[in-house]
Amino acid sequence: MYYLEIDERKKLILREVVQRFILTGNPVGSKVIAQSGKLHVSPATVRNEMAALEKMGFLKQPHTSAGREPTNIAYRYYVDILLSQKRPSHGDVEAAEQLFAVRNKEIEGMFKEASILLSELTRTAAMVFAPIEITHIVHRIDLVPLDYTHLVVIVITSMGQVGKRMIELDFSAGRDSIQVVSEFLNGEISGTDISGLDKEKLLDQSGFEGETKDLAAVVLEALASCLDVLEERIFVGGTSNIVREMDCEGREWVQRLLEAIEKQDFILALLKDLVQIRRLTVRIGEENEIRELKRCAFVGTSYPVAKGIFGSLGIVGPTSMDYARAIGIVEYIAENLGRILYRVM
Amino acid sequence: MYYLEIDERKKLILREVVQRFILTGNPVGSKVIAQSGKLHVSPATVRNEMAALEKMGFLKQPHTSAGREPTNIAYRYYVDILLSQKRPSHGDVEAAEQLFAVRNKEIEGMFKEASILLSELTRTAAMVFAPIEITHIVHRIDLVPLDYTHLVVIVITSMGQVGKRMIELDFSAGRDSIQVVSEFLNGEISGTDISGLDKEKLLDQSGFEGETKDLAAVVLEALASCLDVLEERIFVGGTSNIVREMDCEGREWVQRLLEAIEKQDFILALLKDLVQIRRLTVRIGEENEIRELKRCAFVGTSYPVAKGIFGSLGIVGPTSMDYARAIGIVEYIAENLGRILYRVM
DNA sequence: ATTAGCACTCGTTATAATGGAGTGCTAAAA
DNA sequence: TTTTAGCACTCCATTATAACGAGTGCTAAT
Repeated sequence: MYYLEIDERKKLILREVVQRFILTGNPVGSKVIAQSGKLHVSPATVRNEMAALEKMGFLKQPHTSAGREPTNIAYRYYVDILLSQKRPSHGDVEAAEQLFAVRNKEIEGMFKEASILLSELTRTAAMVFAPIEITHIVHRIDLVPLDYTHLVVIVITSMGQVGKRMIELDFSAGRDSIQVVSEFLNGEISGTDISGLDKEKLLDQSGFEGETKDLAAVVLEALASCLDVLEERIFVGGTSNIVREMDCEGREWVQRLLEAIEKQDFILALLKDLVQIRRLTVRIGEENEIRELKRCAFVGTSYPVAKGIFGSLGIVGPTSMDYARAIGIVEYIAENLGRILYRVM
Repeated sequence: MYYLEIDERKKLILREVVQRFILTGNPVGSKVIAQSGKLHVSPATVRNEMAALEKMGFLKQPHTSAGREPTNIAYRYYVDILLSQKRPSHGDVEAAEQLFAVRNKEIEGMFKEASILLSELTRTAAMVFAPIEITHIVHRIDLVPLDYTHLVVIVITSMGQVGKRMIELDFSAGRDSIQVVSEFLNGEISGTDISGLDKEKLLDQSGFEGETKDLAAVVLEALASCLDVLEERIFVGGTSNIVREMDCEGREWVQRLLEAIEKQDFILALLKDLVQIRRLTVRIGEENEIRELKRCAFVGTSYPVAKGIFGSLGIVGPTSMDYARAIGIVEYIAENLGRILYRVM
């Protein structure tokens, strides 16, 4: 790191430039810095320092006779070194309380609300990754007949999660055979792990014949795919903020970003990655692996939902976002979401 | 209606203007119309006709010496009268087949996929309203204990729908009392309508005492709110298309529109309204009640999911969208979604 | 009723001029 | 050696002006 070369005065100037640019979005000149009161030197001195900082790669000029704006390296340095860790403001905390005030809420609703809250407080796009335990111990299986050829298979895990699948039979199944199959499956599968299911063996054990056996086979098939439905989910909120905050970038590019968020696959990878890292992570510009995020900054962290199980959440905003505030809010929400969900999800 | 005054040649010209404007987005002049081959008159004649159409309110000029573009009235007329009902193209149909090819899919996934398909084919924002039958006959109730103070209440309706709620007890509940409550509730409530539940009476009937009674009370409370969770849902797809297609409008305005779609309450009202109307509906510009849609066009229709139960779906795009194509696709998707879901949801 | 012809309008593009914010550099002051 | 006042310079942004051309409305001829 070249960070050693930066003396105190340079730090002061750098912080000031970053903060002002975050605030106004305009390049900042030597004059305003000199008159800001933090520093008691003339604009000329500031200019010299700024030129040095530019040479070091921390500042850049949009054109020769404009003020300076921070490079991504500067943001990195700002986040790593200069940031005076801000806890979320009183107002933010108060706003966040609404999430935790409403109890007895549907679990899914918690994630959704967290994503909305996160996006509203930071005015960015927010995403919450809701993990699922990998082993699914079955609590119960339900078969709901709709008519003679359709029924819904429902699996409830011991964690209270629900997988559901509609199946269409190419034969007709009576209520009684459905009942029989249902009872048999509950007897055999309840309390066991659904992923290690030996369908063939189970079918043999059942002693079912004819239509009932066919039915059981179809249902077992559906059970397996219920697992997939029990996949992790992402809750996204505040994507419209991207249009507002990213007005510096081209329309084309904003559209691509929104599209990527909508598709969710990249975002899912990003958030899953975050679960591994398991600490506050700030990725600025090119540091992002996802192409569509290379002009943005990402702030995220993970939160626990059970022993060894973590979810993650984060926001996507402009590289010139208010990192102090964003970090504070992200950590705060993660902390509280974890606290509420832990051993409850 | 003033429609009577429009002779055949005016119709031809109007249609041509609308179609060309939809295609290119640029005002269209008299010359291109005259040379289009549909009409065998000189530009001057076309100009006279266009001046007349402008006076009637069908055309407008962005400025004195530009070509003409259609007013919303023209779009209305185009949709009502001039549209040569286009069935979806072979390519569109083929693309749509993917939705119906994958069977035995989770029901929710059908809606989601329909919204994605709709948005991709039309390159607009698409929304699918998934209705729920109003009466909820309970098929089964499940209580899943997580630890001593938390449990998940799950209600399965006779239609295979699942409502779920996590509750936190301020006392400790043993597995056995949970078992007892569960069995009692299933005995009493299964097969009945959950909305007309008399909690007090039921509690009295139960003969439960102490902790078990408290538990039953809390669970009954949660059951009621499970109904709310079983609310209608909206599936939205392709919102990023709005950024692409609406580039004529201001950023500010695009942002508001996206926000409105994200919030979903207005959209929900719109789609519910559509269920009442129960036929293809095109709303152009000011015809939309929702403020954020007044610069857009909406194309939607309803689809059946059961006898007397309808869902609805639609798209939001620029007023200069390809209505023929949009209508074709919307109807096609609605038709097929209805066919698949009917008596199965 | 149609159309050729023509003057006219007005947005678009190109070019030049002006102002000003901000810089880099130099030389003097501390 | 560090700081700073002074000044020339750069370059964006704004404004002014002109040329262009697509498209119109109107008139008069067909």
